[in-house]
Amino acid sequence: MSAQNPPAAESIAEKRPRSRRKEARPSELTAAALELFVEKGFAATRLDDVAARAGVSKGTLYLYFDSKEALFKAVVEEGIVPALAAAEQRFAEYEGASAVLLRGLLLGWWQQIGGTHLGGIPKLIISESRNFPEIAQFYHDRVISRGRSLLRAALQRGIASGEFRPLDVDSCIDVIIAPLLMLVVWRYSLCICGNDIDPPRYLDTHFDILINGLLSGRTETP
Amino acid sequence: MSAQNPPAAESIAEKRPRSRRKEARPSELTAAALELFVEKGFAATRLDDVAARAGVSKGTLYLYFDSKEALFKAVVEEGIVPALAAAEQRFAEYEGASAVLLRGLLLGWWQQIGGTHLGGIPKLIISESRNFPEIAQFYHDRVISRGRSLLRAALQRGIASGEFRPLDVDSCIDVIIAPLLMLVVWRYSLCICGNDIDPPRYLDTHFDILINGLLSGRTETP
Amino acid sequence: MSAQNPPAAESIAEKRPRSRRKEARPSELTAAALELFVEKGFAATRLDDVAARAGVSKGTLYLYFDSKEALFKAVVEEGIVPALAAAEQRFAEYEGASAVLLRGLLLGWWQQIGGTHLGGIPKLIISESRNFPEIAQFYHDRVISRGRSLLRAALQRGIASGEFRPLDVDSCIDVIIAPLLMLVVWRYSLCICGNDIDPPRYLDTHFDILINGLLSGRTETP
Amino acid sequence: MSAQNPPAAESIAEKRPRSRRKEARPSELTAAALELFVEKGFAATRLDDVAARAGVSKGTLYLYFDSKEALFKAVVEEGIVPALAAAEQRFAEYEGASAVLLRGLLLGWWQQIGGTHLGGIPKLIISESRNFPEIAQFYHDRVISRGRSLLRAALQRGIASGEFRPLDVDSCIDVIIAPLLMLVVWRYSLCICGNDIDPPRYLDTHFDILINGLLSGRTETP
DNA sequence: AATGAATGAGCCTTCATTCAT
DNA sequence: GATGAATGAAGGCTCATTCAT
Repeated sequence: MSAQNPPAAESIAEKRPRSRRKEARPSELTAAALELFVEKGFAATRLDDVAARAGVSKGTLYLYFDSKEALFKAVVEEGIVPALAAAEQRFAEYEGASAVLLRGLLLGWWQQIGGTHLGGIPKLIISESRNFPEIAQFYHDRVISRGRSLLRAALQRGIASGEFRPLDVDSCIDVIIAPLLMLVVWRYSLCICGNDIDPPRYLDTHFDILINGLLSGRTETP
Repeated sequence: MSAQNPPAAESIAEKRPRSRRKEARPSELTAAALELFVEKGFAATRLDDVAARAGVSKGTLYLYFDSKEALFKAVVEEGIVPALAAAEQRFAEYEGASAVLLRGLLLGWWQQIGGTHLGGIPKLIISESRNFPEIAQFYHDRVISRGRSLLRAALQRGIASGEFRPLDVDSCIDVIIAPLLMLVVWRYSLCICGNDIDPPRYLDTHFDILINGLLSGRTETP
Repeated sequence: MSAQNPPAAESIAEKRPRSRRKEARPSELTAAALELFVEKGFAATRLDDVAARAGVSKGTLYLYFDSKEALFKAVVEEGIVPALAAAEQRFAEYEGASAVLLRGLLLGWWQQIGGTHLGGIPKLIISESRNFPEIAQFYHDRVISRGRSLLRAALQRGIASGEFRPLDVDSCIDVIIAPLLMLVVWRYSLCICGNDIDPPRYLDTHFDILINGLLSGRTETP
Repeated sequence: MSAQNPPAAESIAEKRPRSRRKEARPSELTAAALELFVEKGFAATRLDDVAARAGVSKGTLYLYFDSKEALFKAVVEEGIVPALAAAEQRFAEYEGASAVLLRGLLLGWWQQIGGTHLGGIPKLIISESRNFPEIAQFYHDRVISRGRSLLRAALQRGIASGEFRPLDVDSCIDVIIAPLLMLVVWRYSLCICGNDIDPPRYLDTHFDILINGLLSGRTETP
């Protein structure tokens, strides 16, 4: 209080636990929730555990989120959507070969989402969508359809320029995405049994086959 | 039981079905459980419903399976292994171009497993493996590694003959499998939100890109 | 089992606790529920307490009733409806003066319902209907409208025969019922503060004023 | 506060409302609480809502009332007693026929209390008295017994003058009050299920039967 | 072997109450 | 005096599991 007893820095920090917390709370909670959702899935995650991991009481969760489902949506919104928006940004500004663009988009996804702990979310959605259709719908509308649009644009760009063969674009999208999704699915499910995938190598192979398979007739693969 | 005590007619009548039942019970139960697990996932499947669908009482389930988890294991064990064995059989007997062989294997998987109700099992494994590591391990050992061996053999065959480019075989396997797995994953999860995939077209595109990407450079895709 | 060891009657009774219970359970549960609903109201009655009073676990309640509300409906159905049906029966068979009929109906209600522990139900409905509209609706449809029909018939009978003055029948019904309802309301609410009502005397006064007020003008009340 | 320390202009401006608020607060809070208690009952009324309707924070409620129950008591105390005092006043000043007096008292009650939003209070007391015996007692002592005294005086006046038949006065009181109470009870409970009562007509019928039933034998009703 | 009544731990959600600011 | 973030004790309901019949 006085100059004689200057509180330590941390003490100051602790002096305003409430007001300081107030702003940080929601993201503290979603962070805890993300960990547990990824770890156990939606249904198996207990709000008690989320609260405990965030260091608050169970009731506090309900000050910030109306329900378990709302909490989950917030996790997605906060974790995935910004990364997607950034990708859209990069796409819009890109100029150059479509093959490089495509590779960049996919690699970017891996670096921003798939390869981080956020990768657990797509896996989670896949696992739980059957029992929580509303969540699936939410994710579809907010993430999947936007992501597909991005890829569609990239493919059409390449086909229009004659760089890619004129394939069925919509099927292509799914085929392109699949190995990426499988990678996170793998990392959050069967990886447990020791059969590791080496992501860089796996991605290289995917891009190799993919680009090779997309490019208009030509000599050798690069 | 003996000639001395001939059971009443009705008793005889009931005796056959009952003893037949007795042996058939476990698979009647796992069949019912498969349907429900595929439909709702592990956690959301109620044993009441399994019992009801199998036409027995809930208690009866516990005469055959120690727990819900044990039932789940039995479902996996019983459902998928026989289908895989059949695929191996078909492979062993094949002679011809590797590209055609590969295409045949993948298409066969779709026709025998992925496209049937058995397709729910891989999805199930993926969804629940986190909470049931033992099952994941089991599935890996019994199904995945065997399936990969099959593909590895096919790829090596093509590379050895010069038909395919000399790619990293193990990564290739995963990349090849991924779109197929995603197909069943999709069919049992996000399909709910209306974004349909047209399997034949999707598979065509996959094969197109894949074979094109695998083949040693020249001319057009077959 | 044998003549040598004749089990005591109670012992026999206890020998089949489950099968015996099976049939008796629902009414054991509604009996316990009635007591508590009357004692504490609908919202304040905890299912734990109902179960405890019935000597079963909380889960058992849900074997017989889908929800708290369903339990309550069962209480009404079992407690009130039969008494009402009996009253309708008596009415149909009655021949004689309408004043006597009316008095009989009202007195019968008191003896069968209002004056018994079932009297708590109308009080309950009144207290809770605001917050549980579905319950109110149920009670209205099943009990109130039937009761009013009965009274309407009795009044019209008296008016038709010239015994009663030609009053507005529907308003009459409410006015006639009101003192009876107030009696139970009183008995289950303010009576607590010691201000007793003497039901027989109260009812006599009510009937006195009522019949006097209904009869076509002449001499003295019967 | 003093001329020595003239507060800044804005401070003055805020000072009035604040000090005025300070005194008005309790009744602002009870007013908000009355509305909600009447609307939803005691248990279903959330203090958040009371605070919100009063335009204060939830914590503020606890500055003025120790608990939800204390708030409830204050609501009753403040709402009903003044209205009763007014009724006593009107009675004391009346001179004329007892039948007219009685009719006037009852009609006055309807116009001053029953038909206004204060009518919710008797309903509230009835509904909650079981769970709040203390309030029931309070209401009985402060309201009911005073109201009964008023009616007792009016009836005795009529009997003494030979206008009314010599009935049991105490029972009469209850019988007379009952339809009025039921009217408010109805308006705040079962009215929900669509069975409307037309108060004027209902009251007319009540008075008709009542006065007819009370008057000493003779020809027709007045 | 088969039944199904019974259990009780557990989960999501609500809300009166407290207290640091 | 006023705030509102935080709490924690319930309560309704579910469901895997048990066990007497």
